[in-house]
Amino acid sequence: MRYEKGHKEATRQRIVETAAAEFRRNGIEGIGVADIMARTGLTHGGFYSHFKSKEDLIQAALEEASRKSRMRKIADEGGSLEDLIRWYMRPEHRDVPERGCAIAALVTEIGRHPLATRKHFTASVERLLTLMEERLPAGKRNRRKTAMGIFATLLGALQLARTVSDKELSDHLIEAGIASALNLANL
Amino acid sequence: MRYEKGHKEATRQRIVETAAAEFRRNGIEGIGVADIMARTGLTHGGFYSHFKSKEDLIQAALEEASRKSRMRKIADEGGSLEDLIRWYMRPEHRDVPERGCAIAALVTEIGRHPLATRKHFTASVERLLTLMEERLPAGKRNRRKTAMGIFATLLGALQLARTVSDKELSDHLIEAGIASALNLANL
DNA sequence: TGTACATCAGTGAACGCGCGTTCACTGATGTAC
DNA sequence: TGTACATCAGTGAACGCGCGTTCACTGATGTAC
Repeated sequence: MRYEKGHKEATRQRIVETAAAEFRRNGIEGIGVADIMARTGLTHGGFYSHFKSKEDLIQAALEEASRKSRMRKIADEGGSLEDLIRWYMRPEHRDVPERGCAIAALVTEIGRHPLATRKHFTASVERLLTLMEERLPAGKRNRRKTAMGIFATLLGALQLARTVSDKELSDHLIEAGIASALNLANL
Repeated sequence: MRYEKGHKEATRQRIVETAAAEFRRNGIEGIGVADIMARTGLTHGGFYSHFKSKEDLIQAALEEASRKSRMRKIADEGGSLEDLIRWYMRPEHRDVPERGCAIAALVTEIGRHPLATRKHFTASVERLLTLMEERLPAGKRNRRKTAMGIFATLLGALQLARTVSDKELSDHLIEAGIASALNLANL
């Protein structure tokens, strides 16, 4: 064969990585299959030998983003809940969505996608909630619901901070997100 | 003239109302100008005698949704902060976005729109924050930031509850949203 | 009072464009003999 | 060793479709005389 073994798998992986970034930056409707292929250094015709449809790619990109998520990495390296909160609420996370939380970038849009896609999304929400729940202070009760409240706060604050046109308000939303999340966690 | 005075203004208003509902239900990209006109009982050709562009309609719809917002109505009728929180976190609000909070339905999408549109959005965020801030318990400090934290929590919880594929998780997110928001407000 | 014309909200065909998807093809390399 | 053929990742033209926008037109009514 003219390509070394595993070549196709590697190409597929590169497409998924491009897609995971572009979807977060532009929204799913905001970036086309042909553009994703071009940014991967390919032409669009080959797309369908890797994926059944754009929807199929969305699901793969959702898993990719969850698997490579910065939150998971911080947690794996022994980070505390406060580390997770502070990473989530960094101005850089607001300003560079393409490497950030896919849940925040895509919630609304995924809500209008087929059940299969929403299931992938849900799995990644559950994993993130578990990460936070495990890092709650020892005495805390209602642990899962507390984790939900904290994550909702982070997500809402990040989204508002991203969209608001006033820089000062945006910074205040980030500060408010940190303070509220820490407050809910009793930190 | 063949139409009574104010007829055109009334038609424009009907288009804006249709748009405000359809944008919240389907997303801005999810509904076209022709569809909005059809649902208003008109044909698409007349659209541009009412609006400069779809973007122009988006801005009008954003103002319409803010002006007629249920939150504002509850507040005007003497509702407490807890009333606002409990209305926002009702399962009906999760299930019927077209009459609900436009901020929650459109944050992400508006983030990719022109500055002028983001300014309309921001104004409506500020108005809502003021509503909540004014209703915080008397002794509360950092009132604006507390309002931001509460609203972020409500918004994040609503969005997650809408998108998640698991009914039970969705209900728990709503409960967590209420508990966390009340907690942040010291209620 | 009756006729000709002006007005203008709304109509519907047409435009250029970008999208997701399909498909016949290419061309570098491996395999068979 | 050399030639003919098979493989298959990637190419690029083409498809049908829906979108935002434009524009010449319609037709009911008001106004001028």
